Amino acid sequence: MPQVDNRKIAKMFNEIADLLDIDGDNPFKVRAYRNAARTILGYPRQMADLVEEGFDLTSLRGIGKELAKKITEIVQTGKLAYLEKLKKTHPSQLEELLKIPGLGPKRVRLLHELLHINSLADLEKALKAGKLEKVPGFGKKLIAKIENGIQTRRYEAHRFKLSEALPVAEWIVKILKKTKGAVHVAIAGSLRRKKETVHDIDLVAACEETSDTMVYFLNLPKIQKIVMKGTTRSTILLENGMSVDLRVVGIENFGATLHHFTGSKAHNITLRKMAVEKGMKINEYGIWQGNKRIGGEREQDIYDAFGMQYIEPEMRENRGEIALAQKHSLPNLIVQTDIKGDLHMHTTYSDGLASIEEMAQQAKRLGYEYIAITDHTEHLKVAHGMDEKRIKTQLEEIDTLNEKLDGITILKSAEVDILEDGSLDMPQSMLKALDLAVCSVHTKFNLSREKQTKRILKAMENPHFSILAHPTGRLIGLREPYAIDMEAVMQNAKERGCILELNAQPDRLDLNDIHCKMAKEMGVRIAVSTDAHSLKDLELMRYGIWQARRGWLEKEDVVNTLSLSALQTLLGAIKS
DNA sequence: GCCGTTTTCGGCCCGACTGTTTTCAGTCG
Repeated sequence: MPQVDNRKIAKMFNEIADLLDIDGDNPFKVRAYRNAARTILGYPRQMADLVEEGFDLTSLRGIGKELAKKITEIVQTGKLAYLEKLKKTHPSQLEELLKIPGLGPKRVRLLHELLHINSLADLEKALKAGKLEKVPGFGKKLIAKIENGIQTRRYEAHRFKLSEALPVAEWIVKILKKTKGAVHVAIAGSLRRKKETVHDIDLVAACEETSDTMVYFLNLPKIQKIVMKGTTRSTILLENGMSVDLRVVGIENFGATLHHFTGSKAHNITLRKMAVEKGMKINEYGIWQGNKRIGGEREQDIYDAFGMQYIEPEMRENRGEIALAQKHSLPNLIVQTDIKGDLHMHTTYSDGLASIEEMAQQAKRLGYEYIAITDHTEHLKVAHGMDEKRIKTQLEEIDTLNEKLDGITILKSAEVDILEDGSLDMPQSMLKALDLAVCSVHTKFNLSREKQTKRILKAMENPHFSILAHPTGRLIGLREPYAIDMEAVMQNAKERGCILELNAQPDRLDLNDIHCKMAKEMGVRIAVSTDAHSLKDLELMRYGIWQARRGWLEKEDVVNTLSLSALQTLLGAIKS
């Protein structure tokens, strides 16, 4: 039986929340479903496995007796009677309307009751017929907003990759920093938390009263349209489709505002609840004890008020970081300068753009001690995979370069294809000549979960297997991860001593944050690698580091923070 | 529907902006 994955359960809960919301049901009940969906999405293990083990689901945050029962039902039957019932009494596409800007549950319900609008198509018809004008509360501007939202397909929630949004945000920050009266300008939101994709750009500026920061913001080049305009808060839509929010506050409020708009929402809500329990209040302007303001100029003030450690933005996802901060036992997150080498890169021997020597020189400039050259093996024809003869030539070239170059060591490796039957695309004799083998799946993504898992476990049996590269094969926004039992893979990796890769390519970031955290908890080591195909690509390491931090990884969890000799000892131990 | 070191009942984060209104509900983040 195909396993129900966490995303499906979360989706069903969100669907229930939408329908109850439109019904005007208890808003806190609605929230309970949404909270549970978030908890499930952020949980490292599969609900299906937990149910099978008889794990007590009510121990999870936001999951009580009722929702535990529903999760169990979904896992065991693939369906949920309660949702089926809701769907029967509600038109199927009603919740789609919630995505249109300007339409929330109340207005969708009104449209449904008064005009019998049940779908996007119905709504468009009613718009054309001029029926919306008769609905109370629907004025000219609101109708225009809805029309525009439909036309520009704003209801399709587009997300941008971190690597797309960050340069744009940095460009705007640079401009706004030069405006009169701007003291601080900072990136906030999910972009500051370095989420792999973001849906908009959030900026916070601390300004003197006479500043013209907001004016400059509203007159930036490449604006498609001003969505919202206020003295403290405005939203613009750029020509490239990115939505940018700016909040302007006084200097004394900067920390509180930055914290508020950095989120995550779940993290903030938890802190605010704690505040209420202590007779305090947190909002975007500061932190209060009764009526007395006790801080807010610095972000740290908020954590200080609870006697907590400062929590890095990447960790603010309400995944247990608050409890750790209270106990002063947060992980000491990895930083980029901890990295001593890069263990996955390509050269002109396969599909890379630079020579081995050029890559080595560039790595040296980046301050690395070592790199591993990992060109593709023969089976991957599209990437000019190397045959045995060319591998031998490459190994000789590496020997020569290692004699010639100072300050950087080149490790012999390859990105070895894991074939469908779990064998490695390289003879044992050749594998033996390598310092490490970076192994990965490039074909047959559609195998069943059982077969795909078995394939990888089989590959790991090979004593020369060192690192599993891009372990789920996903391409963000383009290709779903292949089906795999990650727990089984990690358990096996731990027993064998194998390493899992966190591929730093911004469209891969594979492992994801949740899997990184899971690896850490299971005691599996990670290699953060760029998979560089050019000199420039070697600088992608920062994306990998951010993702690692989102997965709570410390220096000790990541193998390419080791010195060359320590790494070599470790690699040797994997083989034996 | 969840949650509890005052509570198993009665709470549940907080504020800005918009549009359509004569003081506020709805949406949004």
